[in-house]
Amino acid sequence: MLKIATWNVNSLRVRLPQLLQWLTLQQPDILALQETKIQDQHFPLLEIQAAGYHALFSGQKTYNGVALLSRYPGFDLLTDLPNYPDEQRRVVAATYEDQLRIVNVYVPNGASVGSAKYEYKLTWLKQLSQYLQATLIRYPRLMVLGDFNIAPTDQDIYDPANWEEAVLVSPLERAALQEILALGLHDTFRLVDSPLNTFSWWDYRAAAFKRNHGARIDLILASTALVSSVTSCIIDSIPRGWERPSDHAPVVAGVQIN
DNA sequence: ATGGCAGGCTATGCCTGA
Repeated sequence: MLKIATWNVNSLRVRLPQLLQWLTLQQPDILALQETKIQDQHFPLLEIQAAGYHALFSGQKTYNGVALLSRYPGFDLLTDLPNYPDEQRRVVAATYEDQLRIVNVYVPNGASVGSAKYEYKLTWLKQLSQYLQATLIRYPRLMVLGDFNIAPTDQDIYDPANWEEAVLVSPLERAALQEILALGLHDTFRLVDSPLNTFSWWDYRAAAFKRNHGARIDLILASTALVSSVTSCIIDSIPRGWERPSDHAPVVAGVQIN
């Protein structure tokens, strides 16, 4: 059984103690991190290695930044979407044992519908879709996970009426996600028994976590070849209640690979 | 209707996040 996880840590520098604590508790085999906000030369590699993990990362100062932690080394590192030059560090992919390809994404937030950042989000998703289409041919065993900044359906946000047409739920970004799913990728949370009102992000403001005013925007997608191997997908909301938490909770999928 | 909290920067308010 492999435990494949994703967590937007909102600053790896600040969240390193919580990350090390969570690694001890959950012992994931592969963990995708987003919003590390740290340049590669400052990545806390020694602390991660001391915890028993390999690391691949693509960071930048202040914003964005992604990393893959793993029990076993990863190969064939990719840190850019092909034919899409972008200074923003939002993707890191690698191959692990049994030809399992892992793509970690930090999808742009989109600011507000119609803004330049929203257009960037849609363009980025289109580029991601093209890349994943090609990747699925080469790697039938594919998992795509990370902060998608999209709540797939109205079930995935606490108050759909209040969010109508806004970023995270707007029709165009949901359509872009559906296009990715239509390639043959499946939201693992919906492959298993999925309780209502389960979210992965809660605003820091207005006691949103306490009131469970959240959204499920952190996803773990599995390719069709892996669907029958997915045994669980849970959102571990406990670290969201720790001291000085990230605003996102980790998501963990169990995959039975023979 | 608005703003609220948190992180990072070279800042001591402003930008970004979602």
